[in-house]
Amino acid sequence: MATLKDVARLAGVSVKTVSNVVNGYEFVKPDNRRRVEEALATTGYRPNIGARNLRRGRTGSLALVLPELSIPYFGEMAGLVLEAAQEHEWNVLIEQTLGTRERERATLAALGPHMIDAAIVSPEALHSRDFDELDPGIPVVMLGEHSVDVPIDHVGIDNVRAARVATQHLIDLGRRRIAAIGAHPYRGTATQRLEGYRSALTAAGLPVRHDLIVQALNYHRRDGAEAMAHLLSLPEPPDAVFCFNDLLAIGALRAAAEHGTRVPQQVAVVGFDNNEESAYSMPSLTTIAPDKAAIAHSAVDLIRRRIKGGQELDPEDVQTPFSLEIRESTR
Amino acid sequence: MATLKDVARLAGVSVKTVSNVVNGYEFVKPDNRRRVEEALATTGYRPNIGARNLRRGRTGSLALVLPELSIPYFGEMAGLVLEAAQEHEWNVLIEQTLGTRERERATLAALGPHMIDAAIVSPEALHSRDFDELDPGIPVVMLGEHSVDVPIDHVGIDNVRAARVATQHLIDLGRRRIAAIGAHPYRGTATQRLEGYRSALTAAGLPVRHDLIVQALNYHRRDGAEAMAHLLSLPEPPDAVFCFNDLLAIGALRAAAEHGTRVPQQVAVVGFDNNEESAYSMPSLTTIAPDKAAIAHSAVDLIRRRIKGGQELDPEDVQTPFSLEIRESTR
DNA sequence: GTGAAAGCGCTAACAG
DNA sequence: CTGTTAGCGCTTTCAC
Repeated sequence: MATLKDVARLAGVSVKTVSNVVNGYEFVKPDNRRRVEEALATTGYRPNIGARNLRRGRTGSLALVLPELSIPYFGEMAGLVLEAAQEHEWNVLIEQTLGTRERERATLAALGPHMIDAAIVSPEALHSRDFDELDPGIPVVMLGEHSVDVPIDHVGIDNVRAARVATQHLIDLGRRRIAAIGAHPYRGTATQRLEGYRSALTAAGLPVRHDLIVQALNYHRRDGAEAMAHLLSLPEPPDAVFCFNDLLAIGALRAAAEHGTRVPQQVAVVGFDNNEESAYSMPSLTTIAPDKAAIAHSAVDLIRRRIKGGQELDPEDVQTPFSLEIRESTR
Repeated sequence: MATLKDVARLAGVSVKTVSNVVNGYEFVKPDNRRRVEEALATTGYRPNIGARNLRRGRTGSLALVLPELSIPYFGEMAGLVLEAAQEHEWNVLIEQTLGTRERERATLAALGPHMIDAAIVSPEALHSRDFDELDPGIPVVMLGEHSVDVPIDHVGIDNVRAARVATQHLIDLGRRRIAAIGAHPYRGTATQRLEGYRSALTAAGLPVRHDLIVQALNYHRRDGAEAMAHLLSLPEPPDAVFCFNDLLAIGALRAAAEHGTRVPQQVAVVGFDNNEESAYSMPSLTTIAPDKAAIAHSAVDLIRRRIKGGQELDPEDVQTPFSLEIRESTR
C-alpha cells in the first residue's frame, strides 16, 4: 500500500506537496502538480483515513444505535440515516441493543470519542440517568423516545397529536368502542400515544374504558395478535382498534381473521409507522405515516450543528411532520 | 481526554507500564499495577482505538455492503451479521448500494484497506470484472450472488436445489400449471432459481411453459402484484406460482385477492427468504427458509480464516442449510 | 510554493 | 519487570 512518502519519492517532491495536491490545495506549481498526479496514479495511492483522522482529531464516523435492524421501522430508518449521513461523507457504524436497557447502556458507555464523531440513538428502555455515563464530548441526538429531563437534542414526531389524529379518524368513522393496543409502563412514546388516544376520546365525549386498553410489553406481530384475540373474546368487543405500531396492527389483523371478524366492517384498525408492508397487508393498513426521511435528515443536521456549535448550544427538539395514510382497514 | 502519557505521569510510571496494564499483560509489579489502575480510574482513561489500529495495522471494522436495509431480507441479515461480528469485537460499517451496479462498484472501489479489515458484500448487479478494482489486500466474502469466475469466498444456500424443493412441493400438491415470478436477465440467483424450477417440472414430466415464466426487474411487492395480475389475466391462468422472493409473493397474494382468486384453493403460492412478515400475511406464506444466522456466522468465520490464512488460500464456497416452511398459502 | 520536522496516541523492539 | 524510543501515515506550522 503506497503512502504519501512513497508518492513523494516517486514524484521527486516533498510529502507536503503531495499532501497539498491530495487535499486540493490550489497553489501548487503546475509542473509539480503534474508529476504528483502521475505518481498518484501509478502507485494507486489512497489516503489512510485512520491516520488522517488521528491527526485531525476526528473519526469520520457516526454511530447509529437502535434496537434491531430486523424490525421494519428501524430497518427503514437506518437506510435513510445511511443516505443522509453519506451526503456529508460520514460512515455509519450501526449498533444493535436488542431493546434491552443493559445493552443500550453498555453501548452508550462504550461510545468513546475515538471511534465516532457523534451518535444517533433510538432508545427503547433507557433511563435518564444512563446518560450520565455518556462521554460529554460526543454529541448525541435521540430519535423517538424523548427523555425531557436529559438535555439532549431530539427529533421525532408529536406522538400525542399523531395518536389523537388516528383516534379521531376512528371516531369520525362512527366507531364508539375504540380499543388501544400497546400501552406500556415506561416507554415514553407509548405513554404519549396513550395520552393522544385518551384526549381524542374525551374530546368526543366518549368514555375511556380501561378494559379496552391493552398493554404490550413487546411491539411485535405476535403481541398484536394476542392482544386482539383478547379484545375479541370480550363480552362486548371493540368496533375499532388503534395499535401503537404497525407490527401490532398486522398481528391484530391476523387475529381478527382467525376469529372470523371482518376488518373494517366489524372492527376497524389503525396502525402507526407506515411500514412498507402495511400497504400490502390484507386488508391494507390505515396508519400514521411519519416522514422518516425528514427524521433522518434532521438528525444528521442536528449533529452537524452540534459539532460546529459545541455543547453550549441549548438542546433542540425538532418535530417532524406526519400524515394519516388511509387504507382498507378503515374504509 | 486522557492519554496514556497522562495516566503514566499521574501514576509515576512509564507509558509502557500503563500500556501493559491496559492490554492485560501479566507481568507487572503489583504495586505499579495498583497505582496505574488508580490513575486509570481517576482519569477515566479510554484507549484511542484509532491510534491503536494505526499502530497495529488493523482497523477493527468490517464493511457490510448490501442493496438496501429497508428490504426485509437485508434488514434481517444485517442484524444477524452485526451480532456475529460483535462476537469477535468487530464494528460493522454498513454501506447501501441501492442495488445499482454503479454504486456497488464505487463502494467496492472505495473499500480502501484503511477503513476496514474486510468486507461482506451482497451484490445484486455486479459484473465479475468490477472486482478487479477491489483492493487485493482486503478479504471479501460474497453473500447470495455467486460469480464463479471471481476467486472470492462465498456463502449462501444451494439456490437450484431450494427452487427445486419449492416447485416439487407444488407438484406434490397436484398442481400442474405452475408459474414462476422473478426471472431476471443477469441476476445469478434468479437464473439458479429458474433452473431449479425447470428441473423439477421436467423431472415430473411437466412442460416448461414460457408464458408462465414472468420476469421481474425488481423484487419488490409491487412487482409481484403486477406479475400476478398478468398471470391471472391469462386465458388459462396458473394453479400455482413460485415467487423468487417473499416480497414478490406478498404482492402476488394481494393481486390474487383483488382479482377474486382464492389462495391456495385456486392458486397456491410459494415464496423464498422467509421474511418475518410472511408468517403473518393473509394467507400466511409457504416459503423457502434459508438459515440466515448460519449465513451470517459462516461469513464472519470465512473472514477470520482469510485474515489468518492470507490471500493464498483457495476460495471457499460454503453452502448453508435451508428448509421449506409450509404455511397456509399451499395448505 | 515547497521542504523539514513535529506530533496525533498508541504499540513494540530493545535495553537495562 | 519497566523505561526509552521509533514509527504507524497523515496534517500542519514554520522556515526558506
